[in-house]
Amino acid sequence: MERRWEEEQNDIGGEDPEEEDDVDWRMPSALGSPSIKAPSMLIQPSSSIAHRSETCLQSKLGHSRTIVHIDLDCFYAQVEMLRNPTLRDKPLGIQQKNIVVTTNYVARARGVSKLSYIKEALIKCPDLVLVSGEDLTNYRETSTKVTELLEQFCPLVERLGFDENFMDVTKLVESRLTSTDSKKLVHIGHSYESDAQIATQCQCGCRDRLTMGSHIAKEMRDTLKSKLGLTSCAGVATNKLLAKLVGAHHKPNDQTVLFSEWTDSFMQTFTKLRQIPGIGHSSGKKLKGMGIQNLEELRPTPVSTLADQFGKQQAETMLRLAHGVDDTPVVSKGPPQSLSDEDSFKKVGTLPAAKEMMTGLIKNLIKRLRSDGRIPYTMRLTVRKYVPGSWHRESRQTGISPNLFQKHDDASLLEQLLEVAVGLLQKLIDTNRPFHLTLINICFTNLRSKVTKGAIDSFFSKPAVKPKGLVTLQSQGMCDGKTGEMEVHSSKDDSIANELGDLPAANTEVVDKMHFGTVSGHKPREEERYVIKHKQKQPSSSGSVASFRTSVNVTGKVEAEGSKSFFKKLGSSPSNKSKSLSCRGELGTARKPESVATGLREQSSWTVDTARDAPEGEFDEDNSLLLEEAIRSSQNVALKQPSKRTLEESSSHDTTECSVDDSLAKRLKNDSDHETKPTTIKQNMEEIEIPPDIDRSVFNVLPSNMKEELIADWEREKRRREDECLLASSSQNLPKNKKSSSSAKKKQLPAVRNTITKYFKH
DNA sequence: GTGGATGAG
DNA sequence: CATTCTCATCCAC
Repeated sequence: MERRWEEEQNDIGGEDPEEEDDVDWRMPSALGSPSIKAPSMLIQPSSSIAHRSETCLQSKLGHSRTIVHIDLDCFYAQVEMLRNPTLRDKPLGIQQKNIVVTTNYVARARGVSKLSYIKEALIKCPDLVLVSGEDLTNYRETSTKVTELLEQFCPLVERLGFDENFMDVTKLVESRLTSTDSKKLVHIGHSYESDAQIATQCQCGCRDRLTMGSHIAKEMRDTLKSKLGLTSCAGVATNKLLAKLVGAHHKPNDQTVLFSEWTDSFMQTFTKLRQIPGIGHSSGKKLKGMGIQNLEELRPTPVSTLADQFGKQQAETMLRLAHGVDDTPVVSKGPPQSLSDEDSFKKVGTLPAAKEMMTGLIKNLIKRLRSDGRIPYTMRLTVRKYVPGSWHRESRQTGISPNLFQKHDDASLLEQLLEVAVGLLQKLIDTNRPFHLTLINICFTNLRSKVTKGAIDSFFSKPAVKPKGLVTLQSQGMCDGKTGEMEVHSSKDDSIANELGDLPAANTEVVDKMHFGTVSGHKPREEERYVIKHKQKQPSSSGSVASFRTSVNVTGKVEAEGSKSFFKKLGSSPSNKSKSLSCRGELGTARKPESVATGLREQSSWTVDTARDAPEGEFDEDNSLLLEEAIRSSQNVALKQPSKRTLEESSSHDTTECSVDDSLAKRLKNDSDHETKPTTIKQNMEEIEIPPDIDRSVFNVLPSNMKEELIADWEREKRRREDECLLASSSQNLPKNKKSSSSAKKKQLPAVRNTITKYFKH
């Protein structure tokens, strides 16, 4: 199955006699506005195109949403021009190996196209300036800042790659329209129009919403420019597909809105299969194999014809997209689910060479993991074997013990991870015989926070089970239909422990049994408890207790600065904005910028990072104190200035004369100077809706930022459930067949990945 | 959970 | 066509 732009979730739910009602009463809340009419009213009695008559090709949301898509202009090139402004008026290419992956607009004017070979690029433009872009650190960090900035406008931000973001600004638009005379409102930027069609304006109200959306998009772009120095393009439309497509109409540094009456003529301007996001190489080939050469031929194709080759869901998705119909929601994806690093090369043919490569990759990944704050539970090694004409990749993965990250310093961590990597390599190739690799990728996945959600939950849910010397953890009971029991004796049973053979004794041990159970989607989630006992081992420096304490501290810190802030759902209060913004910006400078301009991977000696260790001191055995500390620190650290040490470190390592981070830090610092109000929180706690299993009295005494986070979490979960219901009910409208009931059973919506579960899930 | 296929920028 | 260096989702196993 291919990746689809539009996720099919219509098969959720099955027969339900009340579904007709559901549509009516659920819609307003799902749309976030009681004032917006039900979608059936919003669907235009549009120019009836015969082949659109299939009901599955019609939008259920009509024009109710307002979506903004923002695309950074030639992103890598922009980042490099910020680092080195003298590049601005020169033709610039960003190089990865022997390829120019992107170019600035000066180079484009000279005919250098994206993804061209260096050789060809230099023939077209001999004075092309090439900057290595193999190290993505700067791009990744700048990309994160962009998403964070946009999250301050609206909570629903979805990343697509490093340089694109979708925003659902429906609510923002609505609140602004209530306090604006929309008659005088004129859109900002371009609007798509066609001479080929005379369209009568849609009367559902979308025109005002989209117009307001264009103003919001302009503010967003202006903010990206003033705070980060980045120019961008925006598209404004009623769905993600249209917003993305229309935004490309005026490049660079401009924006376009698509008013709904132009949708059909706009879509007809796209003729090539690959112009539709979601139809990739493979689907394109498959379609052509069926005799469907272009979109004009695809659009009138019956679903049933495509379903034979692609399956019903994908067939419907493809057709809908081809018609400009896309009801998929904007979904905040949170922190990345995997961190990977890779390098390609002419040849690696010996074990020592492979080890050296992998060492470099792992070093970088350890740094990224440390700054992320989460720890990975699995590691994957991917290689590309040299086969002329083939770029096939193969991978092997294995679980790794989280203890590695908690107990060991980075030097021994590297050592052990390398051993694991070598083990995986030997599963892929016989390292005793000659081999020829052209690429190695190492990927850490299954990233989990050091402090579990369960630990936090148990802190304030009733009954609070906190036996002395024990930490209570909970597992969320969302399982895949299997029922079983698993007894875990100690982390020695982890697969990594077996790989390594000689792990030191585990410092944790699961006393109770974990058991998995089936949980119906509609019933309250069951929570199974198990208990982990922390053994007291070494009384001195590197004991398990000390390392546990360290992990708590690190987690608290990361909550304030790292990936966590990135994904944190921010309220719209200005004080909240400035707090997180300034904090992140400043702390962001604490990380050493990689030397991208030189094109060298970091070669400087690698130091063991022990500075994060907790201060020495006496330690109370009662781990509940640690939890309290963790919660407190998440508040205190949030307001903390970056330490002198980290700032000095960053400036002394910074070799470029104009680093992005520095200029960003200054801009962001200004912002914080203006606004230093504390985080606001709803005064009347009684009004806040909290889940039934939460003890309000315990909730009330939590630090305000923790409360906020939990509230955001619950709201998000609620929204998610509403989406589920919506999708479930909307599937009612689809033609029924045997598939819909069977896939309703097997297809679960992805578990809610909201702030808290991301932060604390174990 | 694992590993490949596919697709996004 | 992929080429680079990521990241994500889906699915058979």
